[in-house]
Formats: sequence, C-alpha cells, structure tokens
Amino acid sequence: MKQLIRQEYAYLFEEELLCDIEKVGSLKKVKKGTQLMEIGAVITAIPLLLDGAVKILREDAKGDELLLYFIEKGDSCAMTFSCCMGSSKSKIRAIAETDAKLIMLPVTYMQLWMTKYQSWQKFILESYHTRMMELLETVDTLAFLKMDERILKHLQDRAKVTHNEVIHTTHQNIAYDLHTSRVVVSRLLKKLENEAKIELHRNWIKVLEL
DNA sequence: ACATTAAGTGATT
DNA sequence: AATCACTTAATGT
Repeated sequence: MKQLIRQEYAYLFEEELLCDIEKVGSLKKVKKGTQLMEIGAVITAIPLLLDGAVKILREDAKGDELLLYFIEKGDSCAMTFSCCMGSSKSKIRAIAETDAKLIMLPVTYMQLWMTKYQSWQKFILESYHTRMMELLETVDTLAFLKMDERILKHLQDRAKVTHNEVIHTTHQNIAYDLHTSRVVVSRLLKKLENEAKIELHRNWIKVLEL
C-alpha cells in the first residue's frame, strides 16, 4: 500500500501527509461493474483513486440514468467533499468502469487535514475545480451536441479512461448511459461505422478516431 | 438443434 | 429522436 500511495500521490502530498494517509486509509480493490456509491447513501469515506476508472451517474425520478463524467486515477470524487462538509447524502451513483484500486479515507480527517496540510487543501480545491469543469463540459455536450456526436464523444471518453480503443459494451448499455433508446444508438453507431469512425462487433466496439 | 440475447431495419409519430 | 414491431445474427447449452 505504501508504494502504491507514493506512486500516485508522492508528488502531490508532503511526507507527513503520506504517512497519515497510510495510517488511516484502507486499500480497496474492486472489480469492473462494482457499485461504489449509491444515491442517498451516507458518505463515510473519501476515495482516492489509485488505478482504474469510475463512472459517475445521476438518476431521475423514474430510475433512468444519465452519465455525468468519469473519474480517473489521481482523482477523487468531489461529491464526497461537499457531502462530508454538510454531512448530507450522496446525490450520485458511482460504478467502477474498470477494475480499480482505491484508498478510502474516513471523512473525519477531511477537516483536520484541510488546516494541517496545505497540499491537501490544494488537492481538494483543484480536484473540485476539475470536477466542475468536467461537469460543465457534460452540460455543453448535452445542450449543444446532437445524439450522434454525443455517442462518439462517449465512446472516445471511455476509450480514454480505459486506455483501450476497444470498448466492451452493448448498444443497450450505451443507451442507458446517454439516456436514450437502444434503437437510436444502433442506428447512429451504424452511421458512425459507415463514416469509418468506429468498428462494430457483437459486445465490443473499436474506436478508430481518437 | 434450440433458446437466448444482441443488433439491424422500416414505418410511424 | 422515440417507439413499435419485426428480422437477422451471434452465442451458449
């Protein structure tokens, strides 16, 4: 665990903070598809992603999902910050997009470290900022892009976070993430394939244009 | 060979 | 862009 933390965070945090993280954090390994956070759940720990990718989803009243953004290694979830400050419940759902390793830090250390370590404070603020930017980008995508562009962007994002141009998924799953129907996804994917931007196969898609 | 699940398509709104 | 109804194709048993 020591090496893992240092590998990803040594350049961000000072030695003393790294020691503290080692002391109070617990390493968690999860497999692809594992649900890490549920809507309404009380947040007891702040995750630091060491490896892998996590997708963050919002859900509407009917239970339909919408993908907000991906979290990659070196990131944390800004949701947990705001939640443990106001001790409110999670407004989002988090699911491991790939196998992932993360460190769970009890929320009680959050405030203490904010004043104790300026590197922690900087990390939290920067992390908050990048999350905000990603969310803005998602809003832009939703508001201004057509569905075919949204699908292509979604595939490219997924290829990026998994570091693999081949994505294992079904048309139905893409439809859930983008909050549309499978038929529409199938049609537009076909169009993208004709434009030589992707390659379609059963249960996997290869992104050609990255 | 058969059942199941994923993907493709025309027509309609 | 969504939905329906249906077809075709891939895959597991």
